Amino acid sequence: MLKVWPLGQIRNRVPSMDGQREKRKGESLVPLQSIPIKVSLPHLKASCSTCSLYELCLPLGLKPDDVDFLDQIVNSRRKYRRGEHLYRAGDPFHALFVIKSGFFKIFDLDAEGREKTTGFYMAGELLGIEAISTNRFNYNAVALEDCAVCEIPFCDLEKLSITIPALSHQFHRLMSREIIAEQQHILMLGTMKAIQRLAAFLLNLSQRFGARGYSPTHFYLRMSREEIGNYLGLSIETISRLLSKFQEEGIISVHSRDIEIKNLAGLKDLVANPA
Amino acid sequence: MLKVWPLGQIRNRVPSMDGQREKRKGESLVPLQSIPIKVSLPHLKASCSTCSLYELCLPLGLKPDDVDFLDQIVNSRRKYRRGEHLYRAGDPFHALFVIKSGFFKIFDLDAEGREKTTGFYMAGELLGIEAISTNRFNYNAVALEDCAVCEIPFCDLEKLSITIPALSHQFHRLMSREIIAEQQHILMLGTMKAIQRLAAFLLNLSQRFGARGYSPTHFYLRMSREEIGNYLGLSIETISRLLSKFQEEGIISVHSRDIEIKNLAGLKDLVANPA
DNA sequence: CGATCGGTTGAAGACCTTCAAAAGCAGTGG
DNA sequence: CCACTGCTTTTGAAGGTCTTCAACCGATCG
Repeated sequence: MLKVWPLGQIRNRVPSMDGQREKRKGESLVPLQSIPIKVSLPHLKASCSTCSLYELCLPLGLKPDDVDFLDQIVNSRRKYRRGEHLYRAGDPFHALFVIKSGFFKIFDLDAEGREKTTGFYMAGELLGIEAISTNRFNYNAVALEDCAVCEIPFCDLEKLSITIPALSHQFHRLMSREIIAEQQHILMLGTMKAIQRLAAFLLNLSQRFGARGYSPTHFYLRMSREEIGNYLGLSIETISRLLSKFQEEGIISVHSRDIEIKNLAGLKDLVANPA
Repeated sequence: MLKVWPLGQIRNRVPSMDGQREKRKGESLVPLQSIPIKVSLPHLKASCSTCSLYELCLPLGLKPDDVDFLDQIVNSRRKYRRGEHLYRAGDPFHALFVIKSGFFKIFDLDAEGREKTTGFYMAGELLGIEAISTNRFNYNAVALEDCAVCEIPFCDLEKLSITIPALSHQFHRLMSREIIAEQQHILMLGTMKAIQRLAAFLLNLSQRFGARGYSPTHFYLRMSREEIGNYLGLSIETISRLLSKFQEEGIISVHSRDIEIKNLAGLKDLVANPA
């Protein structure tokens, strides 16, 4: 039921973010700054070949020379501050985006202007593919913390794919991965009770943080309770109550948006047996 | 909130199926035989160039010569009888499938063996793309009526895409279209009440039948109440009750799996204002 | 300081599910 | 032709899950 990351572990593990999240009295609970991932040095030059997200991203399977060609079409200098839009529904589509660091949410706005969060995306994940068929973005993407993003002009990507079959193949794999993730979201919304959904959601985050070299048991939620509820098809109160319940049962420890999973097996068991 | 078909209408409209669905006393309510669509003659030879699904499918945007190349890799002779599996979860992935005629459901089996329907697919729709990233099918596909299917070996498609950029582009559009459809399913499951979901489901079928030249207001449900409920995240009883309610209100007329939409605007209004 | 925002907690109630029973329809065999 | 069986669908009643409404807390900010 969880988002699958069938790719291997990241080659160059980065330090766990745990140290950054020690709770200090009076600490401002503003979301983390974009967490530097290995190559995010101040004088950063676009370079897929040295990017630690290599195995989660488009260059996987490419020969070094081909990665250089990819580098030439990627504009990786874009930064977005918390709250900034990466794109809005209706914007013309020119480029795909890969998150280099940070956290985005994707949401729809209904006729009454209510937000409906359909996804959360983190480093190495591809944004905007749903716009290919319509030539416009269909949803909104907003940074939940300061983010660095690689922009990949889509027509360049298609052209380059012609000369680099491995790039084409990896792009197809990434789109396919997105479809699997969405089908699992559908299964979650269609079959699971509130307890299972929230447990599955935490496990999904855990796995994705783990796959990026961060602690899978101790992380900071970039999204509000409202956004979680929205994403899981539940009310904000239900999310709050369940987090409290999980804490009472000793499965997690919650301090505002700081989450520590104390009993990973117990959390997995909740998905299977909501009791 | 509905599945979008941003492509144009089918060029060669085919006769409405209404005539076939006149309710006669004692009529067997076995699902319709695969409905012949223009070129489905007995001595059918694989030919994308003469297929009426042209604009819904991979050949869209290709030059005639390129369509011929596509024809050469497509095996379009495959037939599936009602209840037959097109593929099963875990099967190795070699080819994508496009439905030529008929109706498939996609479902997952949970640990206890319960089915969970995640999608219904009809003519012109692409099946199996979620398997690209894992090299195995992740779900099961079963024919809900007798079906004809085009099989497209995936490595051939990737190879051909290199020489035909328009084919590559159209393939990307189809994958993107699938992602949009799934995001709309997510929105439906995450935000809508039972009434809205069923109304949206009927409207979605209506639109898809309409886009294929069939009557958008009078069609035959290929799936059971259980499969509908499963797909919409609702119980079979709720589906039954709501269909009865819609009929009482004069919005639709239901006879077993035969559905006539009497008030399309009313149905749309139910999605917006579940009342 | 008061206002606001995000989060927590309690109580009431809506919505949908589950349980249960019966009806409708199809297929089989006497 | 009818009785019997099995399956799907319908309908009613009871019950559970989750939402909504409301109050409150703590932190932040002008």
